[in-house]
Amino acid sequence: MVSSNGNNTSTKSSKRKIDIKKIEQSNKLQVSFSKRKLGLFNKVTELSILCQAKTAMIITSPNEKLYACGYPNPDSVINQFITQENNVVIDNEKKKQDEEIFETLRFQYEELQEKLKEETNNLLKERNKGDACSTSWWDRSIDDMSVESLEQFKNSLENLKLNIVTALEEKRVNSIYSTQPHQERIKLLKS
Amino acid sequence: MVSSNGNNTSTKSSKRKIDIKKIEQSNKLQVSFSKRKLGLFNKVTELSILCQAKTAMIITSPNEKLYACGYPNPDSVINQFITQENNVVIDNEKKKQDEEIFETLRFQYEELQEKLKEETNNLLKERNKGDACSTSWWDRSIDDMSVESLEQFKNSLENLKLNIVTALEEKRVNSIYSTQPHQERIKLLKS
DNA sequence: AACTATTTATAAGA
DNA sequence: TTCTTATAAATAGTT
Repeated sequence: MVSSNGNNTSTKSSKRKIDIKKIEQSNKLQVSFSKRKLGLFNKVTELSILCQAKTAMIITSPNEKLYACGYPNPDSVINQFITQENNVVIDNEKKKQDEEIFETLRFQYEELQEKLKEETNNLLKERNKGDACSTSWWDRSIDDMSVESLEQFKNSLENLKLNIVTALEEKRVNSIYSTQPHQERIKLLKS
Repeated sequence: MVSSNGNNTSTKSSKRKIDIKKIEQSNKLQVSFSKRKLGLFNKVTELSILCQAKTAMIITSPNEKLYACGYPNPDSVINQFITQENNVVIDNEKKKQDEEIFETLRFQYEELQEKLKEETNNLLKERNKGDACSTSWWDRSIDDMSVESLEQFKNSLENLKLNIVTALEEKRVNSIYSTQPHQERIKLLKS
């Protein structure tokens, strides 16, 4: 279902299999998002009809737009969820995904932090020497970034970190029946 | 993509294609439900990671159990949904919703409130008389609730009402409904 | 719970 | 964006 591409060892990857990790190209992401959102909405509707199950699904797009879908409508189940939240089973059949989520988030966080460090250094050098700028993956967005907005960015990063920690701690709480491989990783994150 | 089984014309139907309509056999239904629920949770998680999309999915089982799944957790997106419902694109069947949703939720709220009243009265009676307690749908959770925490609960309920009313009134005015994704399927299902 | 024949979803390309 | 197509993934029925 979700599996590694095998790119790590093979010289050429299979043509149409992707790794489940953040898609970086914006247009590709947009297309994937639309296709998969539609696929999901269809699947949810099928489940609802086949099993007479009330359902609700909410998705935020990359542009922060909210999409919702539900049977017979999103609100009824959501309302049920809100008023009976203590009876909800947070699904813990999917440990593999949990692991992947965690790894992805941590990787992204560390990657971002690394780049923040580099870019901050670059920016400071440039200021001191008045030199030509170096190039990097985010030059486009940094061109008119002040040190102040860098600071802002750093704060966002901190928030991201907080979110990760929070999410994982909640997961730890919700996965009552699973063993806790997250434990030591959370420590890692907190450091 | 989704097409009729073709049973109507061919002498033998394809072996593993099903019509999307209520499954009547209980055991079959249970199996399908579990498989598809897991499949959906996996797909939702994939979408979340690939597109950095926050998601929430809630499903009621045939046994009225609630299952939820979300990234980074179900609650964050649900909150967003409730507070920004006017921006939501409902990607589903459309017409009946507006007034009907509102009425449903309002009814549910009033029902809850009614039960709250009854239970408060019961509790007070019991305190005064030292009588045996009556039974109700929430006895389990009320057993060790003081009148004070009941009061708190009532306030929560008031907030819930406010949220529901506000959200739905906004929705009634502003909702956008997209047409047409699963046209073919939905026709089938409705028959 | 595992298998497998099929159907369905979808990534890439046009 | 929409369509086509090759391929991967999900799953209905079976063991």
